[in-house]
Amino acid sequence: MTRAVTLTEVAREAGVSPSTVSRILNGTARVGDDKASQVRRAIEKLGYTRNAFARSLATGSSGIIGVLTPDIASPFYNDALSGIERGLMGSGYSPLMISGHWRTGEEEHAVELLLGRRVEGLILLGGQLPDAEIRAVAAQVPVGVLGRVVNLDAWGGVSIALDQRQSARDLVTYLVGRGHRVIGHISGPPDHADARERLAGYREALEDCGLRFQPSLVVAGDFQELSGLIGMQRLWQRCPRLTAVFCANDQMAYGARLALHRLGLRVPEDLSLIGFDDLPGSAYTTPPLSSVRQPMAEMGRWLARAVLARLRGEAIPPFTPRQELMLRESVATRRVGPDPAHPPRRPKPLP
Amino acid sequence: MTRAVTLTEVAREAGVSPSTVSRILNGTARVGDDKASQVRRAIEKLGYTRNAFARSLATGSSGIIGVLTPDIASPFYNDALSGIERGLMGSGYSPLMISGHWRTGEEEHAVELLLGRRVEGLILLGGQLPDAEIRAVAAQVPVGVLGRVVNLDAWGGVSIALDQRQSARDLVTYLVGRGHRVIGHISGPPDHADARERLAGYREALEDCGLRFQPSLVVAGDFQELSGLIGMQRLWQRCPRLTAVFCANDQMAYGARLALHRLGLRVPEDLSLIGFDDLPGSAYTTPPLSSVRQPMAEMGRWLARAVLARLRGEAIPPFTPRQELMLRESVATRRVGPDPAHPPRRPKPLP
DNA sequence: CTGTTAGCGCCTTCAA
DNA sequence: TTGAAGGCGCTAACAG
Repeated sequence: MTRAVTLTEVAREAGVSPSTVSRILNGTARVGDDKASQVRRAIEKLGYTRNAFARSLATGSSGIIGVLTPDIASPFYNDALSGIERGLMGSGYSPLMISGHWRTGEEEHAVELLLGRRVEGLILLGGQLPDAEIRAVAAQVPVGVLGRVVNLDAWGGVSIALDQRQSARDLVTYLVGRGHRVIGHISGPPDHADARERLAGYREALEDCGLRFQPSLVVAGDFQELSGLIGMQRLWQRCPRLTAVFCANDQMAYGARLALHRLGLRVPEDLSLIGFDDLPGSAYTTPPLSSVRQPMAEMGRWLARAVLARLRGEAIPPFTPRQELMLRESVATRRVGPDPAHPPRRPKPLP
Repeated sequence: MTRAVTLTEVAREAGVSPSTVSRILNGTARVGDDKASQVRRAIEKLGYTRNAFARSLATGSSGIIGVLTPDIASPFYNDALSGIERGLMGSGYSPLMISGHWRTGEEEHAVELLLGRRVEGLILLGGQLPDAEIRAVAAQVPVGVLGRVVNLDAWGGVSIALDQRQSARDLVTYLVGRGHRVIGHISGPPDHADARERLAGYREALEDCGLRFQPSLVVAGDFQELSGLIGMQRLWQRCPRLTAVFCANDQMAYGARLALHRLGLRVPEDLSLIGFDDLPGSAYTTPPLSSVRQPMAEMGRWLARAVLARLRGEAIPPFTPRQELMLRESVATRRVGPDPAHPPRRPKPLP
């Protein structure tokens, strides 16, 4: 409401020059104890807080790392956000987060805004921005990308992503190893890169194991719970011989699980279910859901550190994110008799 | 990497004065079409973005609303964050979010930082800051508080909170109405105001209905899933006559639900379960969880609007948040025979 | 150790 | 319609 107190006012109150106050605030130089305490008293009395803008303008550095997230309320990306927060903690930099709401236009706008605020680094979580635009930004500030492979080497950027396809293969191979032969898939939206990778992994795993890929066993969802529920209903209707379903993410697996509950089918006795992402809640569904964990928090934390390292010209710390199969209780073992027509090929052992 | 382009450089490139460029950027005055297009071309060519700091410094306004959240990754507060985001959208203000991690010290530090960034308004989600400190801040910028009652009238602040106690009463009264007589409670941490309110509501509802409050039927959790699981085990061990349990939040209800699954008890046939908060996932648990919905997103949105209104000296829009009992499938009706010793008093009808 | 001086990039009078 | 000049609050040489 009232105009904020300025450094100059503090200086006047303390009877010293502005530079002295500045020096005390920044510890830039030794200052006499008497003046120092006078200044401190003045600051206290006036309730002074440094104006970060003026400071940034003068020093030429904002102390801000921009973070573009698709959705501030997405359970999936949130872990990455806390990781970033932790990675930045104590560095003197603070994150400025904006959501792009999965829309390219909004994302571009957000990047513009971030650049206008002179962020010194930029972290992108997933997102729809074309690689070319990301590279253009990387030419201006250090960029870190999570969940997407973008070649930024020539621009000094980093990108970190897990092999979605491989994880999907591992998951499906695991199902086959447990004796499942008719495995459905509820996929994500076909225009989503991760969704396509996970579908491809599903398909490859089946073929590796000598099973036929059947398009009718795949229904597309949108990564939300409801679509999992509907997808499961459709799948069951189409093919009651189904013994397992691989959902492209945990949220859809939750929906599928409810559909089964409604159908009076037990998990895993009647049908095995498996998800992807390992959301925090997945350890507490009934039964606890098997899934593959993407270490989002660790990745976010590392990415923040990597961007900081770039900023300070240090070497980027090494890091190999590991996906982890979280095998819980949503998958049952099926005894599978020998089938002369399709002798089950031995699935590859899990790594 | 390279120093950013400045307005002056654009002016030189376009062969006009800086003020002209500024005017075009802001639409502050009519400018000749020829110059305008020249400037536009120069901006394009140089890849110019306005320096928000310099701008803020000159205009004296930052265009930022600070948001202090206990946890950037909390499913509960996240909805409020998206609401705030939506409320601010198109206003020219953007949110700057910081987490306090439930620690008073961090919260104070965050507020300091926010004030240093000259936020023009401040939104507090819950939090531990003492009322006095909030009022001190409110003296400087418009403040909005969500999920906590703080008297800010004299300072021009707003606070919005739901009556946790009443909702808890409604919930428990509902259980009694469905025939439950032995109702347990897994409470939140005793030092958390909401947790205390919900516990008080539980107690009052029991007493209103002529049931005795039994401390042994209450176990304290910490609002996390695991504590719900452990709490449920303990409760069942202590008192197998239990027919319903009221969990102080949904996350603990998830844990409790898993504990019951492990114990081989069915929900709701063997034991009814009810939560609080209505997280997005609660509609998809098995069975779907009855809970009370706090319209966090709407509240966040309104709060953002209210702070904006204050900022512009407009009237604050009216809003009455309504909690809503989300009655789903986790509660069963018990037939209850007449009990001569304790004739069941008729519970108050729900509003 | 401390004060003086000159910007940082932009906006906003005031003249022209 | 346009340009010149001054200042927003702070920092960083440069002299003492």
